This record gives sequence, C-alpha cells and structure tokens, in this order.
Amino acid sequence: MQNRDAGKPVAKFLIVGQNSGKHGMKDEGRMDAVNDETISKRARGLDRAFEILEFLRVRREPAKPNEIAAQIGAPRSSVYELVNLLLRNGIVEYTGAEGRIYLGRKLYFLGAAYEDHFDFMRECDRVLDQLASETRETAQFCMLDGNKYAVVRMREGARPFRISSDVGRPVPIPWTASGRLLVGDMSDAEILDFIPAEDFRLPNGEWLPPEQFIAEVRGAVAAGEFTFNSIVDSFTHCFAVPVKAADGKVIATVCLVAPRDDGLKHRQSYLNSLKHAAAELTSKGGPDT
Amino acid sequence: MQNRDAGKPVAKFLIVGQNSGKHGMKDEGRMDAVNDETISKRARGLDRAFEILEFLRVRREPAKPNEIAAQIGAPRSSVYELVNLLLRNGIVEYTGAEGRIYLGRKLYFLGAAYEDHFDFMRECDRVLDQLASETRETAQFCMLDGNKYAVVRMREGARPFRISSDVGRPVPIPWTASGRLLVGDMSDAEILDFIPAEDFRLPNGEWLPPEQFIAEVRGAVAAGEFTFNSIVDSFTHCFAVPVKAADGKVIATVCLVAPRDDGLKHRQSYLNSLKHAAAELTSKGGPDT
DNA sequence: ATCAGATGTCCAATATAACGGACATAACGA
DNA sequence: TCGTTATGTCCGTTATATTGGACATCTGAT
Repeated sequence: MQNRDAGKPVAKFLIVGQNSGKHGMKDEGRMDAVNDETISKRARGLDRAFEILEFLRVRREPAKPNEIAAQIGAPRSSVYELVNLLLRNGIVEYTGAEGRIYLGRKLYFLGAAYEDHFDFMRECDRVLDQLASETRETAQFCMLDGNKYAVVRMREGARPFRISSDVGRPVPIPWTASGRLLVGDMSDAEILDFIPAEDFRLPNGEWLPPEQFIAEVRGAVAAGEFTFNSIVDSFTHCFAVPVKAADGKVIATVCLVAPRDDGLKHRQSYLNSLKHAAAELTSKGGPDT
Repeated sequence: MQNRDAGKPVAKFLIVGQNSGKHGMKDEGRMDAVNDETISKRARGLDRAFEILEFLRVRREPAKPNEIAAQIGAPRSSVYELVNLLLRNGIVEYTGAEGRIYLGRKLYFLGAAYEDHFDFMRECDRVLDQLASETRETAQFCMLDGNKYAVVRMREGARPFRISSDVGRPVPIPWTASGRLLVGDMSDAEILDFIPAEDFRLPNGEWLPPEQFIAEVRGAVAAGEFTFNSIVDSFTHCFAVPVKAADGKVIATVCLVAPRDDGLKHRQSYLNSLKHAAAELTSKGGPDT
C-alpha cells in the first residue's frame, strides 16, 4: 500500500540512538514509556502527549479525544487538556468531520527537518534506487525503533504488483530477516532481555523458540546475510544484509523483498547486489561525525 | 539547497487548521506559544518541549541543551529535564560528537504517518511534477503555518542551476507572492492583526506599507493570481494561484519560481499551467471528508 | 419513551513539574 | 598561573498540571 517517497532525491542520514556512553547527561530511565517499578500515580504530560501521537500513528486514522483516552488508558480530562495543547501547537489537527483529530502539519515539518539533516539518507535513497532497478524488487533500508524493527526507507520494485510495507510501522524483531542481523551485537541474554517475549509468537500463531532465533542470529552475523521465506506471509522471500558503522556495529540493514520463486531463482545475484549496496552505505560512514 | 523528495509518488493530504467552528472543544488560547496577556510565571513543559523542537528545526543543526536554554530564554534546569524526556521518547537524539542533540527518528516516523494519511498530497506531487516538467521551473505547494508562510511540497525545475527553498521554513507572509492569496479571506483588520508588524519589514530593510500589501491582496484575490519579481532576492519572478476548498476558502497556493527573464517571457503560458494545476487540486476537494 | 453509552465541559484536591540558584567540572585565554 | 565562561548536576520551594468525578448533552437501541 503505502510507499512514502520511495522517490528520487531526498534527504540524509539517520543515527542510531546509541547514547554513545560517554558525554554528559546521565542515562537514567531508558526504556519505553513504561515506568521502572513503583507505579507512579500521575503520568507526565509530555509522555502522555507522545503516547497520544504514537497511538494515532499506529492507528493510522483520526480519532476523538474520548476514544484516545479509552484506548491508551488515560484519564479523559487529561487527554482533553493535552489534545488542546497539541492543537494549539499544530502538532495535531482537526480532521474533516466530528471533532476527530490526527497528526498535524507541524510534525511533517519536523520530520522533514530530520531528513534534511542527514546526508546519509540521500545516499541511502540513491542506493535503494539502484538496487530496485537492478533487481526490479522492492528494496528497503531498515533499523531498530526501540525494541521493534521498522522500515526507514523504501523503494518499490518494478513489478505490476508491487510489494511494499509501511514506513515506520513497528514490527516484532523475530518476524523479520533483518531482525537476525540488527541484534547481532548483543549477547544471548541481552537479546532475550531486549525482545519482548510475546514477539516470538509469529503472526500465524506459531511459537518461534528463542534459542532457534538466537542460533539464526549467530549464523546470520557470521555469514553477513540472512534470507528466508518470510514468516509474515506466504508469498515473499526476504534478503537482508547488514550496514555497519565505523566501529563495526550493525546499525541498519538493506533488504530485498521478492516473490518466492524469483527470490530463489536469483538468489546469488540478489545477494551480490545487496552486499554491494551495503558496502557503499557502510563506506559512507555513519553519523555526521 | 534542500529538496525533500520533490520526487515521485508519495503520500496524501493536508488540512488547514481551520478548527471548523462548530464541533466540540472550546477554542481557547489560539496563537503561537506566546501567552495571552498576564505573563504567567511558569511555562508548561509541553509547550517548552515544542519550543525546543522548533528551535532545532529552524536552526537546522544540532545544539547542546545549555545553548538551547540560552537561546530560547528558558531555565537551564528545565531544558535539561525536558531534553532527557525527549531523548527517552526518541523525539530527539544525540548526534555525533559532544552531547549535542537534534531532531530524532521518531519525528520522521510521525511526519511520514502524517503524509500517508492524506491522499491529496500524492495528488499534489503528481500535479507539481507535471507543472515542473511543463515549465521546467521549480513548482511549489504552499500554505500558512500559523502566521507565517511555508512551502509544504516542492518539485525542482529542470535547469542546470535549480532554484529551491526549504520545505517547512517559516517566512513572513508579506515577503511572498502566495502571501497575497493566502490571507485573502480575511478583512483588513484581521490581516493586520494576524501578521506581525515586523514582517512588513522586507529582507532588504525596506518597509512595505501594510496598506499597499492589503491592496495587493485584494487585487490578487480578484484576479485569482499574483505575480511579481520576488522581494527576497534579485533574480526570481514568482507566480502564485490559489487552491480553494469546497467552501471557496483559500487553503493553499500553487507557485512557480522562475528566473526573471524566463518568468516575463512565458508569463501567460506559466499562468495557464498554474491555473490548470490549481483547478485539478481544487476539484479533488479538500480534507478527507 | 426510556435507557445506556459516547462525548464534551468544569472544578477542586494534591502530587509534582518547573524553576532558581548553588555546586562541580571542564575549557579557554590572558 | 588564574580568572572567566561554558557546561552538566542537584535540590528545595511553590505554582500548577494532572486527575477523579460530577455534570450536561447527544446518540442510538429497545
């Protein structure tokens, strides 16, 4: 469906949230929204606000404040208050009918500024373009988003029926080929701690034993690639290779999503293209150091 | 410089923040950040947070928390606190060296979701593409952002030296051709109230008498177009025509930015293309009703 | 007509977020 | 060397933001 500007030129880079250990600012909390332990009574407005935005983002359609409150389990009065603040700031907007609201233009602008900042992303698009035209398959650039996998950038292939996915939609790591590479730098324990247990339950209901997943991770890292018939559907074959930062850490992946028969038929040539692409991105270095 | 995906396909629409009068939610505050009257002592965290994001956006490069505090005139301790919250949420990220921070990936995702939601934007890109290829000039889709003008979508022309502007950067309304159309629905008093007085000071230091501006507005609305040698530089000629919502209100403009000689030479044909483009967008209706 | 749920508004109580200012380093010139 | 500035941290005070709940409509179902 989607397909956000798999297009032409475009912006720049993307940093891993690696907090880089040293310079300043204590690393306190970590983790997503959830509190650490003692259930603190009142939630912070700012956190709630981003919960609302996140809710709208995954829902992908407008909602009424009342409904939002119910869905995210927040006090209605708080949500109304926050929604008003967000409206004032242009972060959310009234949409068409019925006081429903949705993500606002300001967010678009902020996102655009993010893109602009990173030269790497432009490079990334160039590489994806080339990949897609070489293989005629859908090419993607993927990263971790918290403890989920997400497509950051995508270029659809040149088929009559194109395969694509939502940019930015969080997907459980074990469901994806890239997932095998993106957690490659962690120890077994870290991986198990990092990935929510329920994410090993595949969309078809099957249970992927974490040990098996970890074994695949180790294999993928060693091989510098991972390919499989996707486990989220029945017709695609996925190819993923790592993109590494200067220090050798895996910061992203480049992927191809192909129909199964084509995937198997062109396996070697696809992998070659992919590795070439990843090498180009890797050499361009990571963050704007 | 920039040039965010003037590219191919892409997303959807864009709503005017028109608050549409009726349904629910009292319209309280209005306006940008600034308080209404009594200088309330403490600023709200959420507002401050977006002030920070906005600051980074216009600055267009990373900054240290300390510096941000100084620049936006906020207490340092507050800024440090907020920055930490934003970091936790992935809204801002550490960038390269020195605890500097910048807009984060999450914002990119939120912005992408905004785009996706609106079919109109896809249509818009199609129209801009066509405009740009017809005329070989830079084509833009512009709207108001609060009480400023902003380019929402852009397609660069096919010249060796291309003309472009930043997507989303706020520009004083009187500096732009589109500005003459975008405030066309307001009364004289409303216009003067809406546009900050200092925005009538042009970038070259000259003072544009508000009466003159208003006269131009009335003329532009009547003609359904506005063209002039840009007052922000010495080499461009700008063309703007309105895009209207179903109710006839001007919600946006489509523009061309051309070198002066070409602009004058092809004036009529450019205007024709532009009006055709605007008509297409207008007929596609506004918001996702 | 009646009822239950969904929706928006208002308000007082109190947990706490924003603030100012003190403190500790690091970086930098003179 | 020393003083000055830039930077990050910590903490007590207090203004206030968040919250629960009461209220008022509106809707649709029965």
